[in-house]
Amino acid sequence: MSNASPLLPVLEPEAVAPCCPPLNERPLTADEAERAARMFKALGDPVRLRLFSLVASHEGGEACVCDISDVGVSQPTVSHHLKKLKEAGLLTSERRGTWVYYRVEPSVVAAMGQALISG
Amino acid sequence: MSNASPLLPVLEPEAVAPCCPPLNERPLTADEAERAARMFKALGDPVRLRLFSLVASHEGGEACVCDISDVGVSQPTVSHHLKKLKEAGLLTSERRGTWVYYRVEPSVVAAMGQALISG
DNA sequence: TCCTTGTTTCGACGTATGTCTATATTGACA
DNA sequence: TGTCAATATAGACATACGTCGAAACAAGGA
Repeated sequence: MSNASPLLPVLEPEAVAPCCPPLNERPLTADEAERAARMFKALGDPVRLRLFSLVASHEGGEACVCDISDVGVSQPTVSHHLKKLKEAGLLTSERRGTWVYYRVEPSVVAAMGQALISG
Repeated sequence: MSNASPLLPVLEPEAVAPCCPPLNERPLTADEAERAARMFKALGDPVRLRLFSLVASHEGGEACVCDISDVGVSQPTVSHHLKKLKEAGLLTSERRGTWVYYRVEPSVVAAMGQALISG
């Protein structure tokens, strides 16, 4: 991560197009595909998709890890998947005291949806 | 698959919701997640995403395998990925003479998009 | 300070996946 | 029928991935 000065905010390409252009607009470049595939891949696991849906549908738009249970895998595995979703830019996390809360990144998710809807 | 009589058409859940309910409506069940994740997973590979985008953006909404080149992998690998996209319900294929044409399944793709947009 | 609870990291293991080359299949056309 | 071009399948291989139990880390309370 570069030490960006707050005095010179730079709009990075990722910020403008968190996902990709509409998939039916033109063939994706290799780079675009690489970046977008990372996001789709994150939702491409049943457990992760359940976790994501669980957070997205939880009241307040966020869920504590402690709210999550009964997805059928061990707690370390839950943590591992949450990390993956975070790395993909779909979730953010924040520690508040003892608990860690996850919430969805609406703009990124919406961009993924747009890429498909237009397609 | 049950031998459904054409006289008694049954609307199967899959037909109604090719993908899944909006991800923020309620936590997905294990079955829903399993089915939906299969679709997202199909788009979770850079090469497959490029292939999909290539077909989706091609004129007439369809592309011959012969139109596909320069995705950086061998011809058998292209064929393998197209098969995966087909198995996921995102593409259909039809042989016309020597060539095989692939086209996107709009309803399925739109349903995936909706699941995200509402989310 | 020590304990307890919540969460993440580590290391290992089996399976799934993407890729290739070689081969088979399909259809058009001499 | 035989040959050629387009596509698919088979088999092999390396790597990625999901999972677990054990251990580490973080934060609050006795």
